[in-house]
Amino acid sequence: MSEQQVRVRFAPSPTGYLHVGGARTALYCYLYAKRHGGKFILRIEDTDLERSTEEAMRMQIQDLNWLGLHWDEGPHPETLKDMGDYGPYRQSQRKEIYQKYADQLLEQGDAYYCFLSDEEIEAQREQAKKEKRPPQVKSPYRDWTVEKALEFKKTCPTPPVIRFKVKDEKTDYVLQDLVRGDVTFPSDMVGDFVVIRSNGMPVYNFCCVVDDALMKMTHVFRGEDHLSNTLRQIMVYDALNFEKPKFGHLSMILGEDRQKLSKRHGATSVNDFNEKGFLPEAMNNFLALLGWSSPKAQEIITMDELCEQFHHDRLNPASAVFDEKKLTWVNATHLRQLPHAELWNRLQPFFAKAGINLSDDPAWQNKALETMKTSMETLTDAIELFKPLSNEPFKVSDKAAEVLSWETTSAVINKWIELVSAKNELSADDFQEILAQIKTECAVKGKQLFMPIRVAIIGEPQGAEVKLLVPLMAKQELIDRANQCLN
RNA sequence: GUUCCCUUCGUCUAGAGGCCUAGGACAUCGCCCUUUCACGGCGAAGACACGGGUUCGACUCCCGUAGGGAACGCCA
Repeated sequence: MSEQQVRVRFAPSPTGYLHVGGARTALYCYLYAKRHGGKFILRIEDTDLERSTEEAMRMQIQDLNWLGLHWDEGPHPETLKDMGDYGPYRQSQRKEIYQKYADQLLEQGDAYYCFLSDEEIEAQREQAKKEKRPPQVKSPYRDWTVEKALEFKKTCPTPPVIRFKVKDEKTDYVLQDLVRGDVTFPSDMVGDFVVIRSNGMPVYNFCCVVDDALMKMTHVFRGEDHLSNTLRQIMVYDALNFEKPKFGHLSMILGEDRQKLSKRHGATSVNDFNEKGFLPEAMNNFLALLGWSSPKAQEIITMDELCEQFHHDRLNPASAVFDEKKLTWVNATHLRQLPHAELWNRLQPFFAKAGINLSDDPAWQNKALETMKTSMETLTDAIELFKPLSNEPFKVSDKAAEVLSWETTSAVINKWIELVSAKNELSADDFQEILAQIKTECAVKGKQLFMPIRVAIIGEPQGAEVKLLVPLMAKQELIDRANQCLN
């Protein structure tokens, strides 16, 4: 109807790292905004004072940045200062705003002060459970006037909460979900729920509505676990006479055992994958395909293509299992497509961490990557691959012992040393020539020929193609290594 | 317990009543390339949860059943 600008937000609560489920939600929000020329907003839902930390917020911001999901409004990624016209963007800084709307609710008779203690509520729950009723709170303070409650508050030792008063008459609420179609909730599905805690902080279902309305969100994409919360939120929207955004509830991401993905499934945070040598473009690619499919049936897809093609009508309502094998393949494919100079840059932190020093000649780097990248799936794979080329002391691996014990091995290696010494420089062709010579002069072939040579070069019986590796190495280094194998 | 959601190869998915002998991708297996391993190429195997309708015709629509999941907090 209206030509209003699309505004989509990602609203994590800073209670830990950004996990892959959150990352996917953020990605979809981002893509939706980009696709429609809208704004992507980051809002921090830190109303849970106990669990929210500044550190976790920084971690999540960092992860979002790593993924390249840049927001138009929200805390500045460096300074954390608010950017945008609808701040503050941290809920902990919006207390007065929530209080104002809670007061409005109170005034309208849509909410009331409730003095029920934890024990009383617990008792009610027990009772409800016994009677097999939904465990909903029935507050005796429900019909008190605000004045009466305020008067009582003075004498009451524990501060009250503010509860939303769910209408008595039962009606059906229909949510037109972007992912699931029409979803009908009976209003008696929920009891009177808390909107403001006794410590004055608002509760998710309340501040989420106030913020989404005030921040002019047009679309809300979030996890399926929020689906049933939406009923409460709709009630708040209606009571406050706010315009509702369109909702889309995304499926869950599961582990291989089809349980909700959690820490016991291994790596689940975006940062874990960063550290394991996955590329952000691969992460986005894989995550996008978990619950969404490209209309062009692309499996390998760039961020730009994603922005172009993303549409909510291809979002899958069924939950999806996170398959790290496929992620690895996606990663390997992206990695091999990277320009070598860029790949080299991405590798630097991993080399540094592993203490590997390599030539800074770009031509050498390019040649080396050409050779190595077909055996790399993740950035960390480069560590083992490049070790033989670093200026670390040469070591013969245990796996190579068998090769060295072969009868013909020492003759082969001696011949190798002899022939290499006769050359100035070794090209791939020279290497092939030498190999052929050894083959005839030592009368060996196949494994007996190839593996000793490989061990003499990299100290391992298996690895990258040696004919490409050799040109990357200095002649004297080759000789030294071969000699070491003979001792 | 109540309410809501979900259900196509092992996994991610395509599929909007006849284009389906159910397509693709990952993984698996085989062959080719390769004097190793990868990369690459080719190929094989592998699924509509079940039962009823509706229809000339159902993977597609409806209703049940089963299984899975979520929510029912002063967590988000």
